[in-house]
Amino acid sequence: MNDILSELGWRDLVAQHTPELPEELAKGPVTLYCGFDPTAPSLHMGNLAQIVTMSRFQKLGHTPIALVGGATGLIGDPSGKNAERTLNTTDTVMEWVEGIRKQLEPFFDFSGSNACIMSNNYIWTHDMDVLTYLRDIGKHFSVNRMLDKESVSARLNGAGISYTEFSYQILQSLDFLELYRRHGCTLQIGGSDQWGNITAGTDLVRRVESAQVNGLTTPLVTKADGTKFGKTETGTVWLDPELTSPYEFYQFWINADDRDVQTLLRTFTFRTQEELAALELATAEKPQARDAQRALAHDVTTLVHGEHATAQAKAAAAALFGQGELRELDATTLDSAMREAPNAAVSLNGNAPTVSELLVACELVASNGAGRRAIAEGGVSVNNVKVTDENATVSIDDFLHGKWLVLRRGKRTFGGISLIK
RNA sequence: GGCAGAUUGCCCGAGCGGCCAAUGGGAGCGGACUGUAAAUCCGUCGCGAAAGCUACAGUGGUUCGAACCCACUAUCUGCCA
Repeated sequence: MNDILSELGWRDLVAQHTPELPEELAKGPVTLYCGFDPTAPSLHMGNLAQIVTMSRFQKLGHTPIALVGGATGLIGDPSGKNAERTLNTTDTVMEWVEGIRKQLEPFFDFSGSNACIMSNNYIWTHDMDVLTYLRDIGKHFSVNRMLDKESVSARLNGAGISYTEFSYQILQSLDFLELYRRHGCTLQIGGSDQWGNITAGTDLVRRVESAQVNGLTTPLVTKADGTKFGKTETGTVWLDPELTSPYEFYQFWINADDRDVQTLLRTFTFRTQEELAALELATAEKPQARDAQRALAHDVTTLVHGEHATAQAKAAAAALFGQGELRELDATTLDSAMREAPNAAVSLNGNAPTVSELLVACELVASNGAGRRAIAEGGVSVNNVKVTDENATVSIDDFLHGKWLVLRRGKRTFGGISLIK
């Protein structure tokens, strides 16, 4: 049962792999890598799937290399893009590299015989001269084969592709070669959109080093309703708590569709097959309890943000979604819950603001008129008490712990108003 | 390059001189129902408490009065070269 392929197999996490991979893994632990390009200030859900996959390898004794793409991030991967990317400045990319490196660290074990290795492909590319690149690396690539890659051919039939992005697969292949030489890395993993880039790398290592190295891709996570995984109405769900708060992050998982929850559990958690079967049964028997979603949200939020932040997110959710218990909530929990929500600060200098004005202040509605309308529709509550009067105002006594006013619009949209003394 | 037509609110799309803040559909939002779901039904959907204000590509004009008529500009689409 400590066989990584059977582990990934039952979790449905293998899209494709090189035919020689099972044989290689049968010989014992390997060193593998996955690249993370700094295309944004933070990692996101797509990256998390790969991080978790790498972590599964490490837990079973393999050595992971987390490669930050300082160089490839400057070039831009054409995979899955139907138009040329806008190049980010070097300064921006370097800043993101650092942030992403820090973000990756907590997921891996840096001790023991199979300690995780952090690397950056900027190291072996930034001072490579053009002639070396063309003679030593470029010579091994057939343009005919490069054109056949899905990521390139899709663009040739569409918006076109620059020489810069066309060269991306060469850089990624070079990474595999360098990691093979430096660390004996013999496996690259990635999302299924990376298959072309990965096989380009295994080809290069075979030509240059006469060595068989392997690739494995995981399926793209898709959702039953057809919308893109990892996005909410407000945008991408990031791993950085500054960009996506732990509360929002927790809510993202809690709101998973019943139809998707098993896939997500298999992909993003370390729960066993037996545990997942039990949760599947629970979903079927009493879907309203949403035990599977709770387990998912708990596990993934803990993995990414830690125990403490998870407890806070849960407490906040329980308080906000619970009925009428807000006054019993302690100040610390309330405080953190409210910081998660859109909030605004007001001062009560004698004038009592109306509820609709406060709704506008924390951007729960677009205009005062919309706020009054929302109240008239019976969709607004203050501290979990429904507001019935369009002209209702609040007073100092309404602020919980003398500090926060909890506004709710509809069933699950919250906002906070803090009091400036 | 020449001729013809189009441009309406988040999207599609009616309106073609006063009764137009502008029919209808979709999306969104709220309510009922529910599981912080799906489906369904109901309501709502420019700003303003209101008077009123701002809007129908832009600018200017005709008119007591324009989304609607005219001119020019911009963009898009057909047809001819």
